[in-house]
This record gives sequence, C-alpha cells and structure tokens, in this order.
Amino acid sequence: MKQKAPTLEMVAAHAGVSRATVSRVVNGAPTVNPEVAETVRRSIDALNYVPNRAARSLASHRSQSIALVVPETANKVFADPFFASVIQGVAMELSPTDYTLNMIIESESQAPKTRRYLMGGNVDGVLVISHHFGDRSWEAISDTLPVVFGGRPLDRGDVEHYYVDIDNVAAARMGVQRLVDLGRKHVATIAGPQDMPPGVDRLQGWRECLVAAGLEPGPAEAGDFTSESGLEAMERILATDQPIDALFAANDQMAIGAYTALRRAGLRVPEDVAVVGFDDSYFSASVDPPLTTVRQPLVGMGATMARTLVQLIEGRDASRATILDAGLVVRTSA
Amino acid sequence: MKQKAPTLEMVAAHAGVSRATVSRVVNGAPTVNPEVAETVRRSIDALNYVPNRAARSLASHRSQSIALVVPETANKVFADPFFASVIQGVAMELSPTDYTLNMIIESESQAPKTRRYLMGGNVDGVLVISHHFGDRSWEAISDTLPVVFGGRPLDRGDVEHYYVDIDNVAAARMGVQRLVDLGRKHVATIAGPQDMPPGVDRLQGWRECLVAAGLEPGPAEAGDFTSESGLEAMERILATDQPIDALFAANDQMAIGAYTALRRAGLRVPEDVAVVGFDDSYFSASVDPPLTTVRQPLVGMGATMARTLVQLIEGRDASRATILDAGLVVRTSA
DNA sequence: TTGTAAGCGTTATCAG
DNA sequence: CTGATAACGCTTACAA
Repeated sequence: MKQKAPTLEMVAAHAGVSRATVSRVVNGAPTVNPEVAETVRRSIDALNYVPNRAARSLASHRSQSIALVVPETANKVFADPFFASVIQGVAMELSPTDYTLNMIIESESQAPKTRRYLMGGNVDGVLVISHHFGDRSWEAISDTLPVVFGGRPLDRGDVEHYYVDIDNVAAARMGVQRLVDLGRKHVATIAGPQDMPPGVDRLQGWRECLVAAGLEPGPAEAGDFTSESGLEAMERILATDQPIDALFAANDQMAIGAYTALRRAGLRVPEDVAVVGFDDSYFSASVDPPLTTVRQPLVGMGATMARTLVQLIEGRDASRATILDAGLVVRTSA
Repeated sequence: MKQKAPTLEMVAAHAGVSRATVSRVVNGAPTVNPEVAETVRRSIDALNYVPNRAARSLASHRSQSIALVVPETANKVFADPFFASVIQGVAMELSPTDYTLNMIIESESQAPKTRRYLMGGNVDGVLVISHHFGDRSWEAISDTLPVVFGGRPLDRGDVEHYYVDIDNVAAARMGVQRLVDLGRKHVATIAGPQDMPPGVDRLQGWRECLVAAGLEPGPAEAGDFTSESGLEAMERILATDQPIDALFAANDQMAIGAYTALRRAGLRVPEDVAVVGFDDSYFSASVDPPLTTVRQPLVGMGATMARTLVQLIEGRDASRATILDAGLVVRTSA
C-alpha cells in the first residue's frame, strides 16, 4: 500500500517538460510561460506531488528550518506561562510559512552538542528564549547564523544582539502608578531574581515610580517567579511589621502566592492590600479576586521574534531591538 | 568569517581513509577496526565535523525527524497545562536522541497542507495530541507512517491506533472515592465536554463510584475545561438548590473556577464543600486552599509517546495502548 | 575490514 | 523562456 512519493522527475514526465521547469514552477520563478506553468501545476495536483525537503535543502544550502532553543531549567519550562506563550506565538507565526519549527530543549549537559548542531548548517536561524545571562556562547553562533532573543540579553561584549522585549522599567512604573493613583501610601514589592533583567528592571520601575510620587518605597523581597516563592516573600514582608497597603509583584504567579499569605494573615485584597501583578498570565482573570496586572504581549513577542528572524534569514534587515507595548489590565485586586 | 562546515570528505582526507569508513564510524557500524575508528574520531573532533542532516536523509530515506501535531483550537493550546506538559515530555525525551522535534500547530484551514507535508516523506513518524475525535484523516497517514496519539482516539473504524493514556474512568473513581471516604453524601460534579473521551469517562467514573457506594449522584454540569466554565457550572449547580457537600471537577482549572463561585456563595472549602480536581496542574498546589486532585503523569505521557514512536520507527514493536497510572494527591481541599 | 561508485531528489549554472 | 548537466554531502550495495 505504501505508495512511493512522486518526484520532481515524475511530474516533469507527466507534464512533458524538464525537471528544471517544474522546479521553477514549484518555486514560483517569474520566468515561466503561464500556460506551461498551468500544465505543470495540474500535473503536480494529479500526482499529489510534495517537494522533498532533504533534497531541496541539500541542493539549495538552505534548511528552511528554524531552531527554537529553550533552557531545560528544571521542568519548569512549560510551567512558566512566559515560555509557553512565547513558544505558542512562534509556532503560530511560523505555521503558515515554509519554515519548520525545530524545538530544542537544551539541558546544560549537552549544550555543546546543541551548539554544533546549530552551526552544522542544520538550521537557517535560531530563536533563543532564555532567562539566563552572561552566556557568551551565543556570540559565536551569532557570527554564523541569525539569532533572535526573547527578552533583552545581558549586554556584555561587543556583539549587539537582536531581541524583542518590553520596557520592563516603564511597565513596572505603570503598574505601581495604579497603586499610587488609588491613594495607597505604603507599597511593598515582591521582586524577581536579581540576576536577570526582568527582575532588576521591574524592581527599579517600582522604586522610580514611588520616588517620583514622593513616597517612601516599602519593603522589598525577592522571589524566583514561582508562586511558592511569592507566598514566602509575602510572609517575610508581613513579618517586618511595616505598614503595608499595597503590593506590586514582579509576576502573576508570585502575586497569587502572596494572595494566600495575605489571606492567612487575615488581610483582604484589595481593601487592606491592593495587589498588582505582572504578565497577565491566563489564570490571572480567574483567581479570586481577579488580578489587576501589567500585561505583557507574550504571544505577540513570540510572533515578533519569529518574524524578525525570518526577515534576517531572507536578507531583509530588521531592527536590533523591538520593544513591544505593555499595558495595564485593571481587574479587582487594585 | 563565515567558515564553511567541514564535510565527510574532508574528515576522510584528514584521517587518511575513505568516506565510507568515516560514514561507518559516524553511524557506529560494528565493522570498523577500532584503531581506525579512533583515528577517524580524532579527525572528527579536530575538524569539528557535524553531519549534514539533509544529505544524510536524502541518502538514507530517513528524515530523523518527528512531527508533533497540535490542534490550534483557539489560542488555548498552551494555556491548557495538558498540552504544555505533554509537549514538554516529548521534547525532553527526544532531546538526547538523534530525532528532531518538528512542532506543527495545525489550524483547521490548512489541515490538508499538513497532511501532505507529513506524507511527503518529510518526517519519520507523527505524534498527535488532540482532544478532537471522529477525525478519520489520520487513518490514511497511519497507513504510511507510524502515528502515536496522546489520549485515546475515538475508536471508530477498523484501524487500531497506538496511543498512551490513563484509565480516566478508574482515575475519576479514585478521586470521587476520596470524597466518599470523607463521609460526604452529596457529591456534585463539573464534567468535561461530553464529546471527548476524558469528559465522558470522568463523568462515568464519578457516577460509578457513587453508585458503588450506595449514594445518589448529585447534580452534574458540564464545562469546557476552562476555569470560567467551571465558575459558571458551579453557579448552575448551586442554583439547583440541591444539598451539596462535595464536588468532583473533571480538571483543575474548572475546580479553581468553582472555588470562586463557592466563595461568593459564602461556602467554605473544604468545610462546607470538599473539592477534588483532576490533572495536578502545576498551580494546584498553590491555590487556596491547596487542591486535592487526581494526578495525571502528563510529562510522562509525552515521554512515553515519544518513546513508543521511536520504537515503531526503528522497527521494534510496541503495544497499541499504553495506560499510565494516575494517582491521588491529597492536599487540603478534600 | 575497507574502498569504489552509484545514487538520493533538488537547485543552479549555462547554453540554446 | 526552457533544457542539459553538474553539483549538494551522505549512505550503501558491491567489490576487493
């Protein structure tokens, strides 16, 4: 039953032309007589021909495939809505193109293998989603292939990377401003890890906004973006016994962790403590009370990364940094 | 700067052997003199050689790549922990192998294109994660390529598919049994969509368990696995004014939706209504109160799917159905 | 155990 | 505008 796939040659025979012509039609070359092209197209349909990628890339030196590298980092890769949503955006953007998405989960141990695979001409470009920084191994690859990062990479070194991100400082300011506008005077924050840009930038935005409003920054504790760490950080903040009437969390997961700590402490949201999160994760509308949060266009970021990379691959130029807009989503918690 | 990748031929020259020999070493053929093999390996390292996939698959008629097809179904693909976790399992399992993961988001509109791509010899096997059923288009593909499903496909037709799943009926019974053991007498359920196996099976398990315990099944309302639908279903259940002291939700997202409805109705969890969810999604431990739930080994399911497919591809045989164990995770809500 | 040589299905370079 | 014909980098009988 297993029918062998028809080849270009068979189509050529069927249409009574040369393989070269069929190839031209398949690739939409402009220099083909319309009538001939039509005949060829009919033969293609008749035989249900599908080009063979392997042969095509061997001959053209293009793989038509794009690698998406994500760090294995425990098994939290997908637990983090950040990754999941960005990946979704990439996949959807690429879906209608001729590029194939090659997902690579990079465990620390086999990073070298990955690097060689990428440089071995097996992909046309690389998308890197990472919260890691100071990883200079990408510089060599950037030298060989177009690489686009999700989230601003640490700018050490002379290489300017391509990346798409939001302005985390400004976005955080926007979230904190909501709290200030509500008349809150004692705004605490649960910051993200201080060894990665989003963590640092959002903390900075919080501080800047408060200072600009003439308020004294409240207590700040850092978490690792998991809800457990949010719960713990909130407990530490409460333990300081400083007056608190508002909280800005560097992501939604930590915000819901804080919800639990607040509830246990007998504090109501938003009456006693108004809470603003960050990300607008898909669950933030369905927690109780619905979380007011700074929206990050994650799926859009993924799509933009993919679009940028394709541009680079196809020789068109693209801007080094694409900064997408963040926005405030007001719900009930603040 | 862009250094051309070294070819097999260059390695052969460097090592002073024929290309065939290098090929044998690369592919781990047993018929190679150990010393020669060692020399070749050294040359490979020295030149930093990486085989070219395109050439390799063109010559061997194997693509060494596996397609992972997920339905686009709105943009909820990744919002659903089910997909995210299964995909993660697949990716991690494949990561150390020579197979490449080819993610395809299939939008209804271009299903035909996808099908032709798959049948055009571009992949060695297909993994399908779908909640859809009655889709017979896979039967033709199963005829050409090994296909493994995530979740039992609807068994219409004469083709027996390969799939990995859990026993949803038994798993649901296990969750409801917890409620029964707690002495609850009025167990309601929020079921999943009734046009897909998990939805139907979990509802059946709920009923079976209750009947076996000599209890009258409480009210049942169906949702669509989103937390919003869970909230609404819970409201409908409460509106029936039937006495309720326990709830079994067909997934965790609907369970947390129900939390909100219960809280609004002034009901406490678990004191007034004990709640058991399903999936053990990554957020279920961090909601308040922590959710008791039926754990589904999602990442393991993904890994198993990948492993099964590779076995099939490599000619070893595998069992048609692999049923993984589910378990009860007891937290605070029940 | 190793080498020779014939493909694998396209693209690309030239003539025509 | 179209058709030969040589690559592309590797695998794989078949010989040696």
